[in-house]
Amino acid sequence: MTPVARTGEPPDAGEVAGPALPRSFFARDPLDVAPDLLGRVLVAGGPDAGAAVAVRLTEVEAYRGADDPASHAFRGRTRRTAVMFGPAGHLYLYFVYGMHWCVNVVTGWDGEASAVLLRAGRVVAGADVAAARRAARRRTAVTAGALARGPAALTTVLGLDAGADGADLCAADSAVRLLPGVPATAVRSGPRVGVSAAADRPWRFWVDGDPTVTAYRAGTRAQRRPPAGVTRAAPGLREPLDAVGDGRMEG
DNA sequence: GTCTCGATCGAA
DNA sequence: TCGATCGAGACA
Repeated sequence: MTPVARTGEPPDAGEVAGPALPRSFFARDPLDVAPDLLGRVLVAGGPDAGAAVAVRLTEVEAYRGADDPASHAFRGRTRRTAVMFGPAGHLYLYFVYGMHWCVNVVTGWDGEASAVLLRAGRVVAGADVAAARRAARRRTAVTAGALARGPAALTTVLGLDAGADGADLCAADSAVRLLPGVPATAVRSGPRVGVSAAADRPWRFWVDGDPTVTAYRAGTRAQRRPPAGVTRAAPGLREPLDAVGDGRMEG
C-alpha cells in the first residue's frame, strides 16, 4: 500500500478495508446498483499485484442491455460484449477513440447484459501511483482531486486495461475488489454523458456537489442518422443544446 | 474487404 | 473547438 501523504486528501484508511461486496450486490437491476455504488471503494492491485490504488466512486452511469440503444449490448452478444452477458460482479473493459479504456461492472442476471459505467471518483489510497499513471499521458500536472475525473482517467489511475476485462470482483483472490466504503447519501441523477442514443434517460448518478464529477456533455451526433443523401451534418447545423448550468444537471 | 463512428481527453 | 487514433460493428 502506498502512502497518500502530500496530496491534501485524507487516507480514509478505515474505508479501504474489509470484505469485498458479495455477488448479490451486483445481481440487481443496474438502476438500483448504480446509485448504490456511489461512495463505495474500488481497489486495484495490492501485495501480490503491485501497488494498490483505491478510488471512492462519485459518478456512474447505468446501461441496460436489450432495451437500451446506448448500450454496447443492445445489438446482441459479440466477442467484445460477451462479459456483459455473463454473471454479475465481473468487469467489462472497452477501448474507445483509439486510445482510452473505460471500465464497467456487470450487473443483473446472466444473459441480461446490463452494466454500470464507472465515470469518476476520488483517489483515497495510492495517490502517488495514480498521479504517475496520469502524468504518463499528459504534459501538464493534474490536481489530486481530479486524478480520477472521467471514465478513462478513472480506468488509467487504477491501471486497468484489456487484461482486466472479465475480472471477477467477487473472487477471493481477485486483484480488483469493491469494498463497502461509506455509501453516499446525497445522490442526484441526470442524462448520461456523451451518448447519442436514448440521450434523455436520466441514468447517470453522482454525489451531489462533489468536485470530481465530470461536466455534462451531450452526445456528438444531433441526429441518429443523417437524412438520405446527406453524408454528415455540418458543424454549425447541430441542434442547440439546453443550458446545463455548471454541467451537473438536475435529477 | 471497406467504411464510419465512438459511453474521451487534452492541447490550442 | 478540434485533433488524436484504432477497433468494433455495419454493410457490400
